[in-house]
Amino acid sequence: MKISKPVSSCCVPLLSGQLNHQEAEQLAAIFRVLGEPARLQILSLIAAQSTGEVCACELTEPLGLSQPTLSHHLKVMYEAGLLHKERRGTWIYYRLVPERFEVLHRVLAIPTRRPDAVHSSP
Amino acid sequence: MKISKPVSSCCVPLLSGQLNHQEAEQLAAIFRVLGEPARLQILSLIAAQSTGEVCACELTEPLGLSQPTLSHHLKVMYEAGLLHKERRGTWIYYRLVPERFEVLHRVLAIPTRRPDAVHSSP
DNA sequence: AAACCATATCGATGAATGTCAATATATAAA
DNA sequence: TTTATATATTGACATTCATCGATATGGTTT
Repeated sequence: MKISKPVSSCCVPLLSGQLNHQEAEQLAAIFRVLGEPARLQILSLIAAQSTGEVCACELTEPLGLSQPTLSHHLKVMYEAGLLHKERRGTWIYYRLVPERFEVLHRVLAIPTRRPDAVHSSP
Repeated sequence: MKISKPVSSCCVPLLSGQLNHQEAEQLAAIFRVLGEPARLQILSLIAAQSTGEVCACELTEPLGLSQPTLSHHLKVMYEAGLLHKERRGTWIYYRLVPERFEVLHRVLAIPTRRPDAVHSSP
């Protein structure tokens, strides 16, 4: 999974303006990361922890995937900036990067009403 | 692009609860649709119109894609429920389906603070 | 009817990528 | 150092899918 540079931190205008090639590619790259059931399950599993984090070793069993596959998905999300990673001894703990989801949340916000420029005709 | 059944209309808990297999697959299917630069550009192009809609014939030039490819992308988004389609004579006009983006917007909302269940230890 | 345009479908091709077995690396403990 | 466990990487394979040329379908006009 090819990960391009992070989307600019504020207000990429998916639903409120035009995207150029580069912006579209960056945004699409993040959505592609989310376009995998296993990864969404990992994310929701992390979010469901009261500690806000999860050890990689706790994932393979509930998801029914091999260890290499899990490792792969975690890497993809880490490189996409969606996950934070912290090693403690032999184990590695992952948590969400809220700012990253904030961006996506904003991107999908539908503008209440577009400032309709004097009803200009095409 | 395989499109599964639409995500339940309210509050799929990506970031606030656990997703089961089916929910994850449905959500991932939508994100997969958004994981394509050309499709994001189409969406933002529609959103940028003061009329809120765009004719399919207006897309091929600004995006630099062939007509069959454009038609393909529109179909994918239409079948994912992201676009509404209306024929007027020879032309077909597309507009966003706001409810659909509302769902995604909510899905990516980060819970302000999870009700921390009495700090139970694992 | 025919001619013309917009859109959709078909078929083929190449690229991206999810998956796992095997193996490597890293850390901790004995 | 050796052993054990957790995580990462490699290599191979199968599947998905974006893309386009060719062609079909649908609507409009003459």
